[in-house]
Amino acid sequence: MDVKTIPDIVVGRLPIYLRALQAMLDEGRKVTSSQELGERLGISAAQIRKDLSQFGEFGKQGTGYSIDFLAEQIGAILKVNRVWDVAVVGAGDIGSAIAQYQGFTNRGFRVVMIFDKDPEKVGAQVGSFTVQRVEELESLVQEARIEIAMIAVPGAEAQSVADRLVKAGVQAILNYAPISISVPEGVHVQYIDPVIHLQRMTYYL
Amino acid sequence: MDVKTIPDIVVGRLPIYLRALQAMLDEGRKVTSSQELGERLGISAAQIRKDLSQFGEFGKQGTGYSIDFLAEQIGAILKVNRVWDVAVVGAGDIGSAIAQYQGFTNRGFRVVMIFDKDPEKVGAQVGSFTVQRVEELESLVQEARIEIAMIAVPGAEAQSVADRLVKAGVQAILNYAPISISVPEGVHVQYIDPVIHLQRMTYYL
DNA sequence: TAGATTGTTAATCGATTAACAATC
DNA sequence: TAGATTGTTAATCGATTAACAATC
Repeated sequence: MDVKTIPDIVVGRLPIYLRALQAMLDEGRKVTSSQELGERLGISAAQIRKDLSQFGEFGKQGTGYSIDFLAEQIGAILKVNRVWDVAVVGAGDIGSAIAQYQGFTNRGFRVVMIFDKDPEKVGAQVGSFTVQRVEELESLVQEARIEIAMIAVPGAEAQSVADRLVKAGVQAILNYAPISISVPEGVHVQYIDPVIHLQRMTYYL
Repeated sequence: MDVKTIPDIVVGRLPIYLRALQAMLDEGRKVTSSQELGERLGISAAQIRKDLSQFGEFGKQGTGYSIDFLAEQIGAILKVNRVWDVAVVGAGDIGSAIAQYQGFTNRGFRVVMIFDKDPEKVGAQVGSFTVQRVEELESLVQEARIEIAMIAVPGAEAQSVADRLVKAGVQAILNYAPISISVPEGVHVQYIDPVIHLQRMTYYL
C-alpha cells in the first residue's frame, strides 16, 4: 500500500496550529498565511507549509489559507470534529479541577465521569458529577465505551490505575501523576507534570 | 571563551532523568545504569550517556551511576538544589489546585502567593494563602524578588498578565491558559494545555 | 582476571530551512 | 498584469544510534 507514516513530531504540532486558528476565528479573521501563523507561534513558515503538505493541499497560492477551512481540516485529521467522552480518575484538587475544566468545550472532549478510591469522596459532587467508587472503574468505563482517561491520583497509584483503565478498553491516557507509567503497545500516554516544565526553565535562570 | 551551548532538547530531558532517579531513590535503590534508566523511560541508553556527557562524567565504567550522586548533579545543573518561590495568577479551579499542589515539595519549588482579579475571590483562603488583588501583582512580586510564575487565568487575560509579570521581574512563566503568549527575549515560557495532549493522541485512535 | 558499563567518535537517520516554479 | 503565497525539492543542519576503546 505504501502509505507514508506521518512523523510524530508533525502530529504534535497540529493541535498547536488548530488552537491558533481557532483563536483567529474568535478574532473574526477569515484568512491567514503560513508566515503570519508562524510569527504567531514562533515556528518558521516553511515548516508549517511542510507539515500541512503531509496531509493535503489546503491553501491557495497568492492568498493563503481560509482559517475556517483549515481549522476544519486539521480537526478532521486529529479526529476532534466529534466529541470524545473522557473519564477522570482521582477527585483531589487536580482531578476536580480538570473534571470541571471549561476549556474542553468545542475542542473535542467532554468529561463524563470521575472516580476516587477514598470512601469520603465517593458520592460527593464535583461540579455536575457524582464521584464514583474506583471499584466500578472497569465496568463503567467499559460500558460507556470510553477510550480516553486522565489520571490524577498520587504517583504510587498511577500504574495500577493505568492497568485498570487499559483493561477497561482505554487507549489514550493523560497522566497528571509525576511518574512514568508502562502500558501495552498501542496504548498512548501523555504526561503533564508542572515540575518538569519548571525545571526546564530554571536551567536558564 | 568557546563555551558549547547545550541543545534545548537535552536540557528538556534532564528533568525526566531526575524524576526517575528520585523515584529509584524512593525505592531504596543505590546504583543504576544508562540501560536500566533507558528502559524505564523508553529512551536509548546511548542517548542518556550522550546527554549526561554534555555536563561531565558522572558514572563509573563497569558499575554505572550512583543514583544519589547523579540526582545531586542533575539537580545542580538544573539549579533545583535550592527552593524557588513561585507566584500563581488566577484563583479559579486550576489556580487553586496548583497553588496547593503537594508535588512541588523537594523538587525545587514553593508557591508563595496567589492573585485574582475577582473581588469576590480576593481575601478568600486558598489552602494557606490569602488571595491577593491582582492590582498588587507588580509590587508584591517585585518585592519578593520572584522570578517564576504560573498563569491560570482565562485565555483572554493571559497576555496582559504575562506583561505585568515580566514588568515585575519574572523570567519564567508556566502558562495554563490555552493561548500562545509573547514575551521579551530572555523570558522563558512553557505551556500546559491538556487539550493539546489529548488531540495529539486522538490522531492515532 | 572476566564481565560490565562508561564516555566518545563516527555513521546514520531525520527534521528544518532555503529556494523557487506554479499559480491564484 | 503584478504581487503574493503556496507546495515541493534539494540542501543544510542537528539529533540519534552503533560501536568500541578505556577502565572500573
